[in-house]
Amino acid sequence: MGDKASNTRQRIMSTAEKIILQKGFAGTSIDEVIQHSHITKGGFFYHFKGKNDLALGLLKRYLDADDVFFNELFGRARELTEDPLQQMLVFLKLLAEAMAELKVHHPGCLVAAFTYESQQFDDDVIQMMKDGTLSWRQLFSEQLRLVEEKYQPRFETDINDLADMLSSCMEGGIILSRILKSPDALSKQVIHYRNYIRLLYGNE
Amino acid sequence: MGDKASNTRQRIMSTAEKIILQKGFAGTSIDEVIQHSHITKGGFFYHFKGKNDLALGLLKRYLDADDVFFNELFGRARELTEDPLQQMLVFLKLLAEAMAELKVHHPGCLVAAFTYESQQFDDDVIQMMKDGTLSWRQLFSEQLRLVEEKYQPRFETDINDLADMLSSCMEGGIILSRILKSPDALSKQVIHYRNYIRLLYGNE
DNA sequence: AGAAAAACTATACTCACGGTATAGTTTTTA
DNA sequence: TAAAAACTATACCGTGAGTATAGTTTTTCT
Repeated sequence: MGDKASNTRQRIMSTAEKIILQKGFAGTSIDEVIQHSHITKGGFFYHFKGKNDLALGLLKRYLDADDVFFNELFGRARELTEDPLQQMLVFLKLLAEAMAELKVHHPGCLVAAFTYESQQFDDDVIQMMKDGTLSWRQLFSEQLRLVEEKYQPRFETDINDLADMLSSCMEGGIILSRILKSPDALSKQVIHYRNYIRLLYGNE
Repeated sequence: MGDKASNTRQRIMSTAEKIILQKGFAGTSIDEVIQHSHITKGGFFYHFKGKNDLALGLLKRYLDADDVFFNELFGRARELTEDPLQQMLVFLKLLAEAMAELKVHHPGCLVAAFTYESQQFDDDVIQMMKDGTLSWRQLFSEQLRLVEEKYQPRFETDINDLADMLSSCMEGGIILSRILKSPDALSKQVIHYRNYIRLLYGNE
């Protein structure tokens, strides 16, 4: 695929993602997407087999970008400190800061958006949502496992559930920030999660 | 409105809610709702002005039921203990138990479902979503304020954000439990929130 | 430079859905 | 038992989603 095609494809996806996060997947018409992408219907179907294929492409792109983003933050955290607990806390602080920098509220999470329309999608989309969620769990729990090698938790804790809690807080925080139109709701949730980690493993 | 009409209205709403939580609002057609409600299109429009009116009715019913549910749990918690912190912890334990009793995953939260389709709705629906979310905050933060009168938090804490965190954990927990098809994910998130409260205010 | 492949445009068609309207029928209530 | 409430049955319209196909421009490769 050449540069031009790739650019067009990206443009279509960016447009579609914005609209979908506001109107839902079923509520977003292909007509609307192509109008705002300055392309014709034929052009759209050159790039995507149909709406489900678009969903698949969007989801893949979203999860890949998310993966890069989280790994970057973890990378910076590991540069800054050697202690696994401090790494986790630095990571969470950086995450909270990044979320606070969004001047408007977070645009939304595609996985969450699709969850409440799951019956619209083929199995491959559903599977990718599941895989993406599990990869978040994997990423966070890896670090938490390192923490547990060195620190004793104040309560007996399932690492996977604790890793999932960060996803929960973010998904919930995004929803709250959108409903309440308060851009800082999300970063405050991350900070609370961070405080929980501090209390659970720290010796303060 | 007589009993029969009320029953029919409730039947339509229950059917609609189930479908909407699976397919999204835009993805749910009135035709499908009336088929599964054993009613005709005329009958539907006798009860609801249109689709937005249905959304409004669903949301109101959902929020009212939620309010009753939470207040019941708080009531029981206050019967069982006098200490505000213990009341909060008992409440959260009862909440976690109730969520664990769902043999399948939680059917879903209408507010969250509508959030990712918010541009589909009239202002009255959006306003009701906001009011509902704020009433949850109100309910939880009231109890947390009582806790703070007696106990010192380990970190400086904004009560409203901490109250919102329970909503976040539940919204996020519902999403996770649906994606991962693991019914117990939600109750585990509530338990983690409870542990956070224990660590934050308890003297253990 | 020119052919082949890629990246599109233009157009048209079908079907489902939301919403409306109207006339008639059954059930409940006063 | 009459009026009001709660429906059924049917038909219609405009919009738009999704699909298909044939033709045209642009890029790429040799």
